[in-house]
Amino acid sequence: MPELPDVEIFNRLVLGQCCARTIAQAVIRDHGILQGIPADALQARLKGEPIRSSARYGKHLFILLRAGALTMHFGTNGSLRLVLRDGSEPPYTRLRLDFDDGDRLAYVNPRRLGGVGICDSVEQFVAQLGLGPDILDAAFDLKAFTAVLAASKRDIKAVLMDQRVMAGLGNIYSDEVLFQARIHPDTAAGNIRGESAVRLFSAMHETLDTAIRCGAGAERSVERLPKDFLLPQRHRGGHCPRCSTALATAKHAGRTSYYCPRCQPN
DNA sequence: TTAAGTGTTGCTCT
DNA sequence: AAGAGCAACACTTA
Repeated sequence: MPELPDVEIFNRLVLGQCCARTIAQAVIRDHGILQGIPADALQARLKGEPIRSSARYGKHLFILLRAGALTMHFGTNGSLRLVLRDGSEPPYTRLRLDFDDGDRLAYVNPRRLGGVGICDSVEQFVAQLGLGPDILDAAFDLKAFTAVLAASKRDIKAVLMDQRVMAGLGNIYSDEVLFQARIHPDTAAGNIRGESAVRLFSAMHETLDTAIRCGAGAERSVERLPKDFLLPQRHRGGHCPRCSTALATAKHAGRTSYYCPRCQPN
């Protein structure tokens, strides 16, 4: 679930609630989520460290420290929760940052896909993983987008989800974007040109902006989404929010795609 | 009851 | 050498 909009909400939580707070101690509840750093080293690295800022790149979150950053990836159903002094720790908390004022930041990850680590800088981390441009980065403009499409013969669904091509979309939001742009997931990326490329580019931005504005990933955020969003109907037996046609499913890059066979003609 | 499905990434294999 | 396939995980549904 945590794709670009969800991670952006976590980013804003840290920016708004955690900046300038100091980590009294880091409690590692599950060593299995540590990526490339031993538990004692991470604890030592975070102890007494003030949180300077926060940043997001694609689906990755960076909690910026005095030097370097704590990196977080949320896998399929991870989240970030601020727990007040007297609050109780959420289930499946894998890492907890205890601030010196008693509040705590909980990295929750039931399925334990994804994890946390330390990096020197966002740029270094992005280069190391070979991530493509963040989709909301202004530098990734229509021209860059159409160039990427033209260079690929794969189906558009696989291209939108490929983090090395562009970073931020997963299975759910790539379905949403294609639905909004009325493009069939099977369409060869290289065949999307001109007006339909513009439509796809716009849908990508509008869908992500709208999801962020509705508080993606947060409690009951689905209820706040516009009526024409596919997401709430994106399940077996779901219907198109526009024309009520039964949604179709197919496999792309090994993942299940949901689409409207009527609104998204092949 | 067992088996498949879900979601993302990284590895292996072709 | 791009891209398919699977393993990793925990939990739910058929």
